[in-house]
Amino acid sequence: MAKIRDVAQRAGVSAMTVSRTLNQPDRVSPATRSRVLEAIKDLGYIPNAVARSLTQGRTDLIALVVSDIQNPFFTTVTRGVEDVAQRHGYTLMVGNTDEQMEKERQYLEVLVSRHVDGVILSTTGADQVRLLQERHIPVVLVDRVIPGIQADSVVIDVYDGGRKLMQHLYESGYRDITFIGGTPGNSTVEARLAGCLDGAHEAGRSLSVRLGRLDRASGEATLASLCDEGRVPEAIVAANNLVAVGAMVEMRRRGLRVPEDVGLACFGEIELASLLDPFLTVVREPAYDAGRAAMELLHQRIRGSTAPPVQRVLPVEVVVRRSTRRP
Amino acid sequence: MAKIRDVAQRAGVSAMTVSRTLNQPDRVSPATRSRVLEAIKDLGYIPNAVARSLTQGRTDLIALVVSDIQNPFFTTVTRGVEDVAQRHGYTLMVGNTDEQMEKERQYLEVLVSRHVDGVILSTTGADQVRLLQERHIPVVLVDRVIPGIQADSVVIDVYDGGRKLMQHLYESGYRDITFIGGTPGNSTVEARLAGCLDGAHEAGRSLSVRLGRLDRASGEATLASLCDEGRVPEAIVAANNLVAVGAMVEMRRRGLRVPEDVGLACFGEIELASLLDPFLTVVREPAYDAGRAAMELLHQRIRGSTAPPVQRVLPVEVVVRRSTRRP
DNA sequence: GAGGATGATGTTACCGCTCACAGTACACGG
DNA sequence: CCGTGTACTGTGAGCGGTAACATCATCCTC
Repeated sequence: MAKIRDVAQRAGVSAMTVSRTLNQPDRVSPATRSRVLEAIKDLGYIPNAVARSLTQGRTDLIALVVSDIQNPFFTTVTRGVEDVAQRHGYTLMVGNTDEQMEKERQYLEVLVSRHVDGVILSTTGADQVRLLQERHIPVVLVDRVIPGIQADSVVIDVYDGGRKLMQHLYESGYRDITFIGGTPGNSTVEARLAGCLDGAHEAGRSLSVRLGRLDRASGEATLASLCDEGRVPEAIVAANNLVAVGAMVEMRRRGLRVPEDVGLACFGEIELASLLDPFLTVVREPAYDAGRAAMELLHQRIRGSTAPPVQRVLPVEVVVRRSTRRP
Repeated sequence: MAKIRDVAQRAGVSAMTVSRTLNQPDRVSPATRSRVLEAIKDLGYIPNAVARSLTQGRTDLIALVVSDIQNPFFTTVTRGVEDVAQRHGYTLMVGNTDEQMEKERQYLEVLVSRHVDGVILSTTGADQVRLLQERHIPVVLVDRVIPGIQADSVVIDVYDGGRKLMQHLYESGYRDITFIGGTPGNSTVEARLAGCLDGAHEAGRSLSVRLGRLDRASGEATLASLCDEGRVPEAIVAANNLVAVGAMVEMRRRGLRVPEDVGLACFGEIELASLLDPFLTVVREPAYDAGRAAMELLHQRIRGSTAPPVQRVLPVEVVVRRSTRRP
């Protein structure tokens, strides 16, 4: 493995000149430069980024921390982040926390020790984020914000989405509606719910709410209990796509049809499913753009921006499909 | 940012003793050890992994390189890889290549310079892989293999899947079948096709083939041309899920119904879609297990295994659903 | 009680690169 | 001809750890 001194020796210069050739080419005479470049090529020299990081104090590494990259929303966010990261010369690391504080804490500690240049987070743990901020590691929050934490963030206007979705449901003739799933204390869940509640309020109606978690199992469980209690509503709004899928699975299991027996809508698109069969009415969230925006904000910070924290709010769109077509 | 010498000073010992306390605790007397640990806690010291990497020659960093992490197959692979990576103390980096050789080459060069401990690849470029191997960076191939490259690999028995899928189609009464999409030269595409061709052969039938790429657009385009030429078959086998989705989109656009007018099946599950509505017949590939297995193999290599390259073959399952229910 | 093993800790150098500073050579103005 | 730029290149130190070796009590053993 050729190192910089090998190149230097072969080119008959000092290591510093090789370094300059790579990092500040115009501070090296053309003749020397080409000699050095040739030596680099001959030896197949690739600079050691680890060593460079040690002196420069930066790693060009950024991390994305989400609950579960398999959640299509985060998959798409990831793609947005990676595209922009790559363009700016960063390498992206990813970690799943599965909503477990401890996993999150550990992971963030690893990121500190690795001296990542910045972190994009979608989590709930305020303490963990402080760990990063105390170490002056730029942080951008995406999708969720954390009370008491000052940081750039990219959120999605799910409140608006909730209102509009409710409007749509009322216009379609649904009256008895239940909101299911979602963790209390999660900012985006709260905004979704608030939007729905306000939508109901504006229509002079009440909304039934049954929180849970944000995974498929929660959707199944909630629907099972609704059925068991004989409280199946006319329409269901699921806190996210996984919950909706869970609800759907349980309904199918019990012979309930959508939309014939129950209307169903949720927050978050399910990309391929919606293409395969545009069935489910959703509040479409611009996940890719959120990822891009988050990475751009992070880049600004890493470059040293000291502007006050920015909150970027991305608009949503209610996509009406068959699942809320009242029979 | 506290460094090891700060801790040492505070604990009244040398830096080396602090290092030992962390890495080989039993070589330090209990009294000193607890003094050091306290100093660490007081200062909130977190070791600098960059510096450690420089001396130890390892980074505990591994990378996953795929064409597109948004492809549900790779998303799931990623999750499998990350779970195992985290368990073994590695941090995972991900990169998308979009099937572009140049992007792939660049990314792998970055990985070399970052001195990652290992790489899991699903790509086609032999030269790029050699770059890694020359540098003695362990490589595991997943899903695709590359002719002429000796490396551990995890593949999926899509040949078998192809045969079984064809059997199912024939049993269902389909006769005129077209295989669409997929890049020539891609090992897994070739195996899929080979399986289908052999399945056709065994049934004494012919299979029409129209290759393309592995993305949605390719599915749309291929279907469009089939329609325009008036060669819409009785059933379509798509090389992967994206192609199938593209085909579906185009068929819907043209008023063709599945399965009433055309049967449709593909390789690769579309997780949430299949739960939302179990519609599409697929050859289910164990993506999560593939990711796990790949990471385990990589871990072995990183630990120094010099066993000959292993090829792990994972079985598939044909999941029959409505899209191939002949009217 | 001398010689040697053992355990705890310290010293030094180095991983590969770059920063700050230090030459060196040549050009130009007065 | 000297002083002062300007352009290029080199030297030495250090980033924050750790390997290898050195040191120094302490404790046996005979």
